Amino acid sequence: MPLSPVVQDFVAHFGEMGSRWGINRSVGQIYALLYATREPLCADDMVEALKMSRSNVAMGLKELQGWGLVLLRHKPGDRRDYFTTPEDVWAILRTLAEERKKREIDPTLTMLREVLMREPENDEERYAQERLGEMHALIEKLSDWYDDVKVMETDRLLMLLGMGSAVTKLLETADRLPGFGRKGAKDSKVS
Amino acid sequence: MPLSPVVQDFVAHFGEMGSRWGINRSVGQIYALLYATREPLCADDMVEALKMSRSNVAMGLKELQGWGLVLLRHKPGDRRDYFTTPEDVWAILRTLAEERKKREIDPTLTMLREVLMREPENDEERYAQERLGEMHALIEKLSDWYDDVKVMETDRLLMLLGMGSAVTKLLETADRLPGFGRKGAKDSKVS
DNA sequence: CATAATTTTCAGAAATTTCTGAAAAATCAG
DNA sequence: CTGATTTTTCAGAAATTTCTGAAAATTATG
Repeated sequence: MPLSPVVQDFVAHFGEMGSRWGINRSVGQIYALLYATREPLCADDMVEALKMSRSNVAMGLKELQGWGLVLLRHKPGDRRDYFTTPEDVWAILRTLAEERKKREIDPTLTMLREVLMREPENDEERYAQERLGEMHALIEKLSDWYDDVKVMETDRLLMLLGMGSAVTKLLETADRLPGFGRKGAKDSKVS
Repeated sequence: MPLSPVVQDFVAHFGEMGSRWGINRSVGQIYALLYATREPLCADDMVEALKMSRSNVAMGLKELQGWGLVLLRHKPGDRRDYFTTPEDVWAILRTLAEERKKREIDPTLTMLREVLMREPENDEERYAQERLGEMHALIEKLSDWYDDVKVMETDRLLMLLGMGSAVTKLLETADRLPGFGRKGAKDSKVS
């Protein structure tokens, strides 16, 4: 049974974008299909719907499981594995963020820390370390912020996002309130 | 002249991470080298330092220019092009965010909008559209937030990041202040 | 335990991406 | 304009990634 046009196009798009997102076409397609389908699917369903080899589906599913992006389901009297995606899109976003941080950010933080420990041997190195130090500070700042945000409940996160620029004004005000603890902040210009 | 160990390792790391970040090794290495070097470099300097072909350097630079991540410089009496990276790491982050949004997010938003316009043909499509709608809402929310944040001056952005979880508490308070405009927010549970 | 159903693995085929050398194009100086 | 310098382009080589079919391993069933 062929896919409906909506799912078809969604799947195709995920396949095409896959490479930009650091996953491959098959993985993108599998995820999209599971995401847009109500019923859990077994590997053979995906083989049929996506016209790819059984082994490719298996590998794709393995990768998605590595990302924590699919859930395993079972039907009574059927020993095949069925798969879906988590329901809550915000939970999915968290998983994605966590995993990307782990893979794309943390190794660089570690590397920067290691290199910054060394004694500079000449002026060129001194400059390089200065520069890497700036990068390290930036990433760490974002990383700390992320650690704060990731433990927020979804409705609170939504609130935070919904505020947008209003936060700025609020911050300016808060900044002037005595005894409002803001860690490590020097006095900053207020336009 | 060989690279100092610090720069060497930094360059190597960027080369290796390149694929995870959606750029290739050469581009990663070129960027890292320019980032960590005080003096602007010309293509031949990079060929020598990175041991890659002249044409590969040219292509890499072209790509980095496409990302807006390198600056062109000139020395008096020398017609070669020299390159550096922008100084301000926060400015670099903005460029990166902007560009990634444009390449990795916007096309998907467009696609989702298009598909969501269609009249569902059956129940399967209805479910799919519901699901795509959730995804669309999420991405749009993040996108709107990003639009607010990207115009902040750096020190204000730093302030925002530095606040971290304190923002939550502030939000709870603000939420109770009458007449404090928070667009589109329903009453939300406060734990 | 034997057998059938299902999943996993993996060597190599296919496809894609990256990289190079050579040639063409552009830019500048005299 | 001419010739030297520098940058860009691009066809194909090299490397990497993705995908497949076949076989092995795992798991459940009677």
